[in-house]
Amino acid sequence: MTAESPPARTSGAAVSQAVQDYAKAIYSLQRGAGEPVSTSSLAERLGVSAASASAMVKRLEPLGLVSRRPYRGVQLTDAGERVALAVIRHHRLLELYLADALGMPWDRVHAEAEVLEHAISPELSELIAAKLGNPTHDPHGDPIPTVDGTIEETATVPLAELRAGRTGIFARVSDSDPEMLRYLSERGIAPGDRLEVVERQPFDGPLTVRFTSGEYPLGGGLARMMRVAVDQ
Amino acid sequence: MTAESPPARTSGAAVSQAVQDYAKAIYSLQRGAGEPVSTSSLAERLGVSAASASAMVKRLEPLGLVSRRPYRGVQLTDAGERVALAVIRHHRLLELYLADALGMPWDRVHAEAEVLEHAISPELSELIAAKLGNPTHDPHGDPIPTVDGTIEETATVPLAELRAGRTGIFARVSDSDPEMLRYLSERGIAPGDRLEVVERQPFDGPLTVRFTSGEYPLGGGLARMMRVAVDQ
DNA sequence: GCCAACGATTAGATGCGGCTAACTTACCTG
DNA sequence: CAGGTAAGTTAGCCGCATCTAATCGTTGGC
Repeated sequence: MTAESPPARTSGAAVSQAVQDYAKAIYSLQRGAGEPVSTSSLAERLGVSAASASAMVKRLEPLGLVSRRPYRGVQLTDAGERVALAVIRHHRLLELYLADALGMPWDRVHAEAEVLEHAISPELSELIAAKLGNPTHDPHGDPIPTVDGTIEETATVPLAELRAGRTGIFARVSDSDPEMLRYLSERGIAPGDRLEVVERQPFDGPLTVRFTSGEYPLGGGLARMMRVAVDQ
Repeated sequence: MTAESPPARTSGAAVSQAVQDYAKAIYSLQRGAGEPVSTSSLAERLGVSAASASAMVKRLEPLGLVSRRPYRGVQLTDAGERVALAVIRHHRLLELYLADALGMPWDRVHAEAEVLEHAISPELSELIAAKLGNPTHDPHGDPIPTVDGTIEETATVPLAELRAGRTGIFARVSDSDPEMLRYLSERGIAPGDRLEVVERQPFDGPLTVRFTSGEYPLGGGLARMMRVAVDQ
């Protein structure tokens, strides 16, 4: 029954929930390639106006979380990346915990984790990690950053880009579309499954893909969201 | 990775975290007696200035959560009480869950629950309740409101008010003082224990109390925070 | 090589929840 | 019952994170 929880602090600077969300969004937009992130893509990702994103990014700079070149885009600093990875670690541990320990449906854990990731203390986060046996991947196949902020990103390509005959491991899928998650889980398809592209129709047509659980035709939208660690 | 979580809504009105905190604070200050709550006590409880509390209470009124008589105090409406009880339910379920399922030390669960109570969805709250077997009391002995907003308050008196020779059940203890919680748990004293006041020194002096785990001298501060369901 | 179009930024406003300082009200004391 | 004191309220401010509207930079097409 104490007062409002004050914003967490990193190196003396306030790190509000909004700041964490921006760090996370910038991180995932620049993932892999260290490409600067545009204001408009950031705004779209967060569901805010471009003006808001521009203003917020300007506030992030003196906090030492981003480097910014006006009209050219924004990139996370090391400190910014640490903030993003901490939030992502919380998010993915929570997803795993909610699904495994509490039996929450796979397609709802994302929304719940989205809120809780900003609320749990580092201590609770590590209690959860320990309870889960310090996992390295969440239920969507996404790697979980370590406490000290390192993350093992395996090279993956969208399933949609694979030609017929290619094989690999279904590595991960976006966690943000409940519809898609339900569709996949109903068919017994999960990250870690081995797959082979059996056939590929031209003009962004459906792919026929063989999984352990069977052979399915997958539309272009779905195939772009599913990422594969290709053999060799 | 969606935008900020918007404030939850009840009957069309926004119920922000601050609003929830005020509802909870008013509820516990007027607990038992339906006495109106003064601005200053509310401000002190929440750690804000009296001006802030006054302004906030004025905002609560058009939301239909409180009835207010200027200069005379504030009381929760039925709707306000429902908000408070929902938050309290979340809080106490979380305390129990954090301690039982995750092994978080008893003296830290309060602070964690204080933050999480505003973040968990009703759905997660009920998953947790089910996992715990729909408990009726939290680890501090506080009753847990039901989903539909009823709460069983048993009549208790502060241990400090008992004369020598009185017996009863140690019913509950404030959950907000980690120091005290640690002290009690180190001595194996927990809500539910039977106790007898062996001796009472005058002038707010220490009480000697016999518990199942042994006999202890308890100072006035502690004895005022511990509440007892007295026999008969 | 100019300029239109589009993306980015600035300007100015809003709502929330907090603050201090100044002023009212209620009530108690003499 | 007058007046002082303590509690409560109002006034005016701030910072955060958002918005719309207007302006500015960059760049590609002609």
